[in-house]
Amino acid sequence: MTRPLRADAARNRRLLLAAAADEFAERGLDASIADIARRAGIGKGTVFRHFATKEDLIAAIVLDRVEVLIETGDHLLEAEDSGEALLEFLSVAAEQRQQRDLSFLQGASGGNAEVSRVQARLQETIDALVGRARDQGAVRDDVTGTDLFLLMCAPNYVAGYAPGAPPDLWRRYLAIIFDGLRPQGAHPLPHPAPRL
Amino acid sequence: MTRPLRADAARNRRLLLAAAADEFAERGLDASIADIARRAGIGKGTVFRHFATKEDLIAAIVLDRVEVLIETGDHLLEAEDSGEALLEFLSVAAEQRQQRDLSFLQGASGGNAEVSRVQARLQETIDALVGRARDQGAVRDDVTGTDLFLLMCAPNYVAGYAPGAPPDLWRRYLAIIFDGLRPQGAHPLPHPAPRL
Amino acid sequence: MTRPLRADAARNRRLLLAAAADEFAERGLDASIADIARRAGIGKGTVFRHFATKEDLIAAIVLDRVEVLIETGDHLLEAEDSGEALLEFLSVAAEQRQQRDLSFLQGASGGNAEVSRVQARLQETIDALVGRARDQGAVRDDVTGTDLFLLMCAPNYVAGYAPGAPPDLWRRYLAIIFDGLRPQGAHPLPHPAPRL
Amino acid sequence: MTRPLRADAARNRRLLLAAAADEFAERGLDASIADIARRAGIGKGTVFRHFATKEDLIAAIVLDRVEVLIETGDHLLEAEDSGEALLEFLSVAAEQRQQRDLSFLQGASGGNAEVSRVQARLQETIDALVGRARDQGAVRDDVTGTDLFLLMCAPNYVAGYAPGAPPDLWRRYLAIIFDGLRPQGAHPLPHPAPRL
DNA sequence: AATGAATGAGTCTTCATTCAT
DNA sequence: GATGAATGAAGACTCATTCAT
Repeated sequence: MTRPLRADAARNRRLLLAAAADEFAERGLDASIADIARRAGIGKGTVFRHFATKEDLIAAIVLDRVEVLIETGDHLLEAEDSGEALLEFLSVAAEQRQQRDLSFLQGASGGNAEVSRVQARLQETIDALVGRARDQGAVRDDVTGTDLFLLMCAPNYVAGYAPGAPPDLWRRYLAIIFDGLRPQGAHPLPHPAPRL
Repeated sequence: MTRPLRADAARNRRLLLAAAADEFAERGLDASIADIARRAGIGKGTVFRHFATKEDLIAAIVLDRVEVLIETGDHLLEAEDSGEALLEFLSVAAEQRQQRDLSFLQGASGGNAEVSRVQARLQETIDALVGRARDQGAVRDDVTGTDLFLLMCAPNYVAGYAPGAPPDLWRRYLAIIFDGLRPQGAHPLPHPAPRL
Repeated sequence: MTRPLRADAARNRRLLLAAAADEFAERGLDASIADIARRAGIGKGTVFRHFATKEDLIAAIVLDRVEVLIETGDHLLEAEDSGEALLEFLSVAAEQRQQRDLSFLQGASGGNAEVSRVQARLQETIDALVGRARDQGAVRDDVTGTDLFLLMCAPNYVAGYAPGAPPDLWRRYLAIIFDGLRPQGAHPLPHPAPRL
Repeated sequence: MTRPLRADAARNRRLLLAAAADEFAERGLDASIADIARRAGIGKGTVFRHFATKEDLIAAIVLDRVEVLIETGDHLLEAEDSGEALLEFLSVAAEQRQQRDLSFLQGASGGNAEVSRVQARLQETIDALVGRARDQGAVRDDVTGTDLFLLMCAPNYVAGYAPGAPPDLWRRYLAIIFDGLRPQGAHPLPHPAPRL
């Protein structure tokens, strides 16, 4: 169904996705296709040749990112220290969004079937990571994979409100949140974990 | 500078702000002025009589909210248990945004001088709250008022990604984050706290 | 539901409909809203304030025309000579389209419920006109209202292909077609009349 | 001027013209080159190798059709019954357009010199057919070849407005119009016949 | 010679903002 | 003071046409 792209088309596709990610990061979802095209150094029409719709473009970005995370997570399932593994996973997730928070894109591609499927797949991976960590006592008992799925983007979000801050300020907030996930000194949680 | 409004104008202003908050909560920043006006039951032109600009309207909402928070925080400075006080403050902040995350509005009114001034004032209040809690050993040593300013919106943000969840799911994530702020089992933080 | 328009808005609406009719007549359905607006001397946005959609604009034009025809037809039902009445009706119909054929608009607004309703109403009027004429022997036996509904636009269509011709050249072709509708020298028709 | 095409090129040209005719018939003049190419099973670029311009493609289709008509007409000049011959000619013309009205294409290729030339040639043929029929008293005195040139497409046009109708409904309207062309019961015509 | 990727002008439509009533 | 009509800039998207492969 998806035949290999011509060399130049593949290059354009890459340029386009990169430019779009940058532009969305800087301007949010309202970034215009025209600006993205200009940034990628290609024509407006070319954007639509690659992605029939702005939503499709967004979905493609999200897909890219989610797939990388799945792979990362699956690798980390084999690490010795399950607590470290989970922390590492969250770090990779945050690093991905380092430029600026792109998590809102996730919401934007809600309708997209493929995105939903891959997100479910990511959820499974996270469930496994959290399960192991919980079993080994690396994270508190009452925390679930869904919780982590939701918390995943928080460090970038928090750091994003500090304008001139170093780009990896998120590490500070990931550390705080992760301390909140440890069993030591955990207070009971209101509300059960949600289901998605 | 601000002369008293005529009674009906004051009423309209209140209706307008409420409608705008609702509409922004439901639709995000792209909520249209026309829809807000309709929701408030007033004419589009009247919106602009009250706020010269969409940005000004947003700023007014933010201002309202920030002012409430300042007042809340100032009150809580006199509470006995400084840890409880800080937690309560964060709860009030989250409750305010309960309907849906409105924190993005904060970003949108970045340029507004008045907002900046009031935010600085809020920062001071939070600094004081955190200072007391730190002094009493209720929160870890290495956490600052700025950190809390930034973390303040995280619980809503996190909960916001769970679609059908109960409206106060944020409580769960506030509890986790707050546990991460406690001295027990705290691991040292990378990066110093940022300055705004 | 439809409250009276403000004086200037009503004027603009009239200008707009006239300009749109002209522009569609000259350029066909592809006439651009921008050109129509320019021709009407109003802003592009104003077009959309009056008609939410290009299709709605087209429907409004068709509606206008069809309603006039219904009224004309209903009047003519009371004329003495039913043959003359039918001919007169067709003349008015053609005159309406004199500038250039606008009948294609009819097709374009197919989906519009109101247009459909009014067209059905027009059909009834034509049925009545034809029925009387047939009863009085002014038109041949085997011709129906539906036939006339369909034939109605033909004179303009035919004349439209003669570039520099006088604007009411349609009269010539209406005369020919009308002679074909008379009982004298009528040959039997293949195919029964269609139903719409 | 027109050198012989390579075998495959000739085949492509034929496929292309057929696909274009179908597509125009179904979608009207706005049929896109991309769709036509897809339908023909060839690349978009190939369309432009054959016809430099969309207009040229349209002109080619019109040319094809007009040439067939000329040939048909010339044959029919030798038929015994000149009235039957004329009716037959009109029937062939209508049959050609049976799928859906393609007469609009005629208008679209107005500027094309070759089309104009061939249309003039067709006009002559029709003049001759009508001349004979008039001389033999098969059609009324006051009708000219130009009239018939113009009336030629009317039957399809009329039938085209009846959605679910049988494809050769045009026969009914051709019969009516042709009855209008007969000498019996003819009323004098307003306007002289136009000249093209 | 064929292909389909790239292009940008042009289309409809939305919306903050201004202004006449 | 309130209203909503008017405006035009800006956005997503389409498509004939050009050009590298």
